[in-house]
Amino acid sequence: MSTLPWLTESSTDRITDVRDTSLAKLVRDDTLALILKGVLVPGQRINEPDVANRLKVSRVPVREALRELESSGLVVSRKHSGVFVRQLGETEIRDLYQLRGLLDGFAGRCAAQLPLEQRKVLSLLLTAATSAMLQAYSQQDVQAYYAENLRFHWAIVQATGNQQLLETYRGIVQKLHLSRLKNLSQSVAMQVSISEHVEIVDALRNADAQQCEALMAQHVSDAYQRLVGTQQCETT
Amino acid sequence: MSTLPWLTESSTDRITDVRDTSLAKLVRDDTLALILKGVLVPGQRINEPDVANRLKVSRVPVREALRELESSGLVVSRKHSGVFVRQLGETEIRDLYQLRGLLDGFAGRCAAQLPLEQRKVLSLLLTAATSAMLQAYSQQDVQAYYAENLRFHWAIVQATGNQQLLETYRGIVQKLHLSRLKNLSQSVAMQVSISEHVEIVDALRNADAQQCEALMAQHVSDAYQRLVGTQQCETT
DNA sequence: TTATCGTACTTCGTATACGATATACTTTTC
DNA sequence: GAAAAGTATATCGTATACGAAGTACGATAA
Repeated sequence: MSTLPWLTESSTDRITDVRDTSLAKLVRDDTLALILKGVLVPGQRINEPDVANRLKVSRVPVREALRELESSGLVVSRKHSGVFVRQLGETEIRDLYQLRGLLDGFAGRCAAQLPLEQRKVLSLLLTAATSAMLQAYSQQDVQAYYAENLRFHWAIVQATGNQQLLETYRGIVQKLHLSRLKNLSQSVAMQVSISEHVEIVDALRNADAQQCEALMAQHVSDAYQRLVGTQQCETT
Repeated sequence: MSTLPWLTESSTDRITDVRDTSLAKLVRDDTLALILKGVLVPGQRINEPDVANRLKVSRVPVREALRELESSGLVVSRKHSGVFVRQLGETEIRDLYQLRGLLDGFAGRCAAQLPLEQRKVLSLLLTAATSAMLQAYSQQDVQAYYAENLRFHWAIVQATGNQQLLETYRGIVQKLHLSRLKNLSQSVAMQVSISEHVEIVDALRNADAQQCEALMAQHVSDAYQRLVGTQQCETT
């Protein structure tokens, strides 16, 4: 049940290099998956020899993998103390949401400016994701809801064709994911979010770039407002 | 003469941890500096034992450093072949410029919305940078020109107070720097760029957020247009 | 000239060892 | 009994050595 395949960079790794990929990258992907799945929670220590033993590799690839994750901002490492899954402060979350809103808005604008054919394909994808969200909502399946929501946004960003944007977006969503595991579901908010999605798809269909950008940005901003509204005192 | 101190993450490293920093980070910063200074040119192979010998460290920290740089997108590593300084394709450059324009625009908007006091301080910084650019232009000092130009943009992004934005911006500028070393100076363009800077500062002084955002975005877009205009056939 | 082969070099991964340091635990002292 | 000091252990950081695997390049043969 590996949900959220978009977040793991290995989705780009084709079937090509199975034996061509380094152990460090395998360790990185494995650990990344553990973090994103919530097996390793923020603040938790990741100990080097454990990972090495579990994956039957030596310490060197593990260290390389952890350095890479550190560079991605998903773990922090204190010297002689170990690496820990990063826990975001409230200002970091605010900054990340702000950035995400900017990128989502930009992606929405670009998507709305695409030729009709691509917009059609995209809107099909988006409506599918939206209805899947609705279904997940009715079943109170938060995991599925979140996954489909991510698919929605991911599809839009991907549609821009800007690979650098996609990479940046991935990094941001990954980091935000760290804090999302704690504050689960606000079922009330789901309906709002879904209706906003519908509006976005409408703007996309109408090729209204300005509107689409504004809606996307507002959508993310709303999500952030809901987030900070529900958990005023979470500063551990 | 370590120009461009903003690009090296160690600028944030205070005097705090002098002995607390790992060798891997030292190697990373050193290699990063070599790349940014152009000592290591795109496409060039980085020899692992060479670096280790030069810095008098073992291979392990070197490998960790290189993996980190790879994660940052500044080098690529082919298994059993080595790591190479990344060379950007034209689409990557286009994408990066597009992203940079977005971020610069956003930063401009945010900066224009700052309280008067901060805007005053910022505009002082910016005018100083601009006049330094003008001086560098008159002396045909491309290095200084570029450094001051970077300082200009960096100051605006920094003024937003969004650390995540700053990190993202750094990554983009670092990558763009890879391609900038080749296509040096178009002295004609400098004047245009400087006058655009003046306009931006004006908009900032007037707290015209919309205008400031538009000017910043256009400024970056112009720079890209100038870039692709001068080197139509650069696909090696 | 072209294709194939073989050698040398480099990287990758592993194993091992040792010093440094932070954390935890124990002991001492007030 | 509580706080401070000292010790112990675990883990990290680094160095070194060795074998495996792959690449690059030149030599050889057709």
